[in-house]
Parts: sequence; structure tokens; C-alpha cells
Amino acid sequence: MATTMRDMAEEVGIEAASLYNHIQSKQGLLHEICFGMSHRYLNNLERNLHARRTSNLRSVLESHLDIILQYTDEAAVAESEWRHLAEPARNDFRIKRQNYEDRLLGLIELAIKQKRIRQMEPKVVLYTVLAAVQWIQRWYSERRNIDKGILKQNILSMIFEGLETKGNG
Amino acid sequence: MATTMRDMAEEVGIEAASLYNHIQSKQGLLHEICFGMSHRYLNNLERNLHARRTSNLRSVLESHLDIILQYTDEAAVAESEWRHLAEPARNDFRIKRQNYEDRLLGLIELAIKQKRIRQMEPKVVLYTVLAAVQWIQRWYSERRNIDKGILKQNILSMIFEGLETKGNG
DNA sequence: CCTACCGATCGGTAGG
DNA sequence: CCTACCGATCGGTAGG
Repeated sequence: MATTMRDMAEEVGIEAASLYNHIQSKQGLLHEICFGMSHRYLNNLERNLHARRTSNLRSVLESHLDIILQYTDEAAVAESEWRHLAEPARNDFRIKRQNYEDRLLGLIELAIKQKRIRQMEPKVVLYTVLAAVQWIQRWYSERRNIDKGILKQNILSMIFEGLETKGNG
Repeated sequence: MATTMRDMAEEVGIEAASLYNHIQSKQGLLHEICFGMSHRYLNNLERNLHARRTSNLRSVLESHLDIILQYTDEAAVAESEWRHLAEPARNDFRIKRQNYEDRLLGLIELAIKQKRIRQMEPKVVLYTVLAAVQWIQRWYSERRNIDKGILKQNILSMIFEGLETKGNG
């Protein structure tokens, strides 16, 4: 895993061995972070599906962005390190993640059928949309100088309305 | 680094020590992959800037996608592992990457000024656009069943025209 | 919270 | 291409 116990110890100014007074194990900490994040994403989806009858991809993605902006570091760790979870946790996590993606895919397919979004390969839409919201957790920690409101608004606008000006002629 | 010499040896069916008959060192291999990729991206940009006078963000991104689709595995390694380059290579790489991003940012800022793309925070546009083309190198190796042409077309269309249907009323 | 230390695993070398 | 092995570093424990 990218960050060693000695890295973490140095960051808080103690010896590596002393970290074990605060956490059970490195695996335990990773487990907490990963499942904490997948719980937040799935809860958000659940809440959205119950709040409105025509479930709205845009509002799910907006809440997804809120979660990432609130838990940026944890989101980054979960995304880059979940593969190092020990079995069976790793498989549990994969299933939860797959479930989230499958349900987003369902929303996309429905929106295409209802012609609310254009005719495209649903999986390409899914991964592009996820990438568009998830770059924050990889890069934003180094560039926190962009206002969160503008960030959210611009990303959602790019996803749904695209880059190009419309009434150009 | 994520992949050990013993992993790589197993993949090709020899002992770890025997790999050193084919490569100089693990660092040397990483160096080759990372700088090979940044060379391709920068060359592509150079070619595009000279080919047309109004430099076209769309054509640069299309060629960027072509490179990723042709060198998917190398692109994935460079993106996820360049931080493990030893200095001064790591800093050299960072400078090349920064240069590429800065020049893309320049294209975006120009297009906004010329009202060819909508008024948005240029850096948010840059990172969203890069994320939209780069998810392939993280995920496509597991999902190669999507046609490359459709993939390219859909991603570029999402970036520039967005998801939503336009003439809906 | 520390020092001292463990077995496992890493990238890499020697010698054939 | 192999066996045998190296020093360094990892996550973690013992004992205080």
C-alpha cells in the first residue's frame, strides 16, 4: 500500500509502533475508510430514489460530489487502495461498488429510453460521468483554491450541457 | 510500487532474478514507460498546433484518446506509478506533464475568450476533460468489449455536447 | 507513548 | 535462464 505505517507515524509525530495504541491494524483502518465511503454513496442513492418518483441522475451526481468534497481524503484512499483489502472484505467491497455502478447504469439507461439524455453507449456514459466527478479526489487535495460551489456547478454543467456554446449563430 | 519484480516474473514464467537479463532495473523500466507516454502526448500536441492555425481542443483530445487506446497498459502504469520515479527523473516528468496541462489550459482559455466554449473555470474544464479521457486507462483493460470507435465518439460528444438532448420541446 | 526486535517480502547481485 | 543469497524496509509484537 502506498502509505506505510512509518509515513503515517511521522505525519503525527510519533513512532510507528505507537500507532497501534490508536488503531487495531493497518487493514482495519483501510477497512473503515473503504466501507465508510461505499456506505455514504449507497445511502445517498437510496435517499434519492425514495425522494422523487422520476429518479434524477443529476441530483444523485450532485450528492456524490458533495460527499467527495466533504470526505476528499477518504475518497482518495478508498479509490486507490481498496484492492489491498484482505479477502473476504475485498470482495464485499467490490460487490457494493458494483451494486452502486449497476444502479447508476440503470438510471442512465432509463434516461436514454425516455430521451432525456442522448443515444449513447450506457457504460461509456457511466464511466465518463464517474471520472468527471472523481478526478477531485485524486487532484483536488493539491488544488483547493477553486471554490467548491463553482466546482460542483461547472462539473455538472459540463456533464449535462457540455462545453460548447449553444446559441452561437 | 504496485507490481513487484516477482509478479512480473511469474507473468512471463521465469524467476525474478532472470528478469535482469531483459531489463536494466525496475526504475529503468518505469522510466521508459513514463517518458515514452509523455513524449507521445507532447508530440501529438505539437503536431496539432502546427497543423491548423485555430488550434482545436477537440482534435488534440481525439489524438490523446487514440494514444490511450493504443498504449492502454503503458498509460495506466505511467499515470499510477510516475510518483515512484527516482529524482531527478520524477521532477523532469512532473515538468513535462505540467507543460502539457498548461498548454491544454491555454487552448481552453482561448476557446472561452472566443466564446467557442461556455464561460467556466478553465482549470475545472481542464481536469474534467482529462478525467473524461483518462478513465479508459484505469478501467478499459477490464472491459475491452466496448468498440473503440464508439468509445471515442461518445466521450468526445459528452465533453463537447453534453448528455442532454437538445431539441426536446 | 517508547526501544528493541520479529518474520516476511522487496529490488537486486554473484556465480554458474 | 537458474539457485542462493544480500541489505533494506515492511506491518506488527513484547515489554516496559
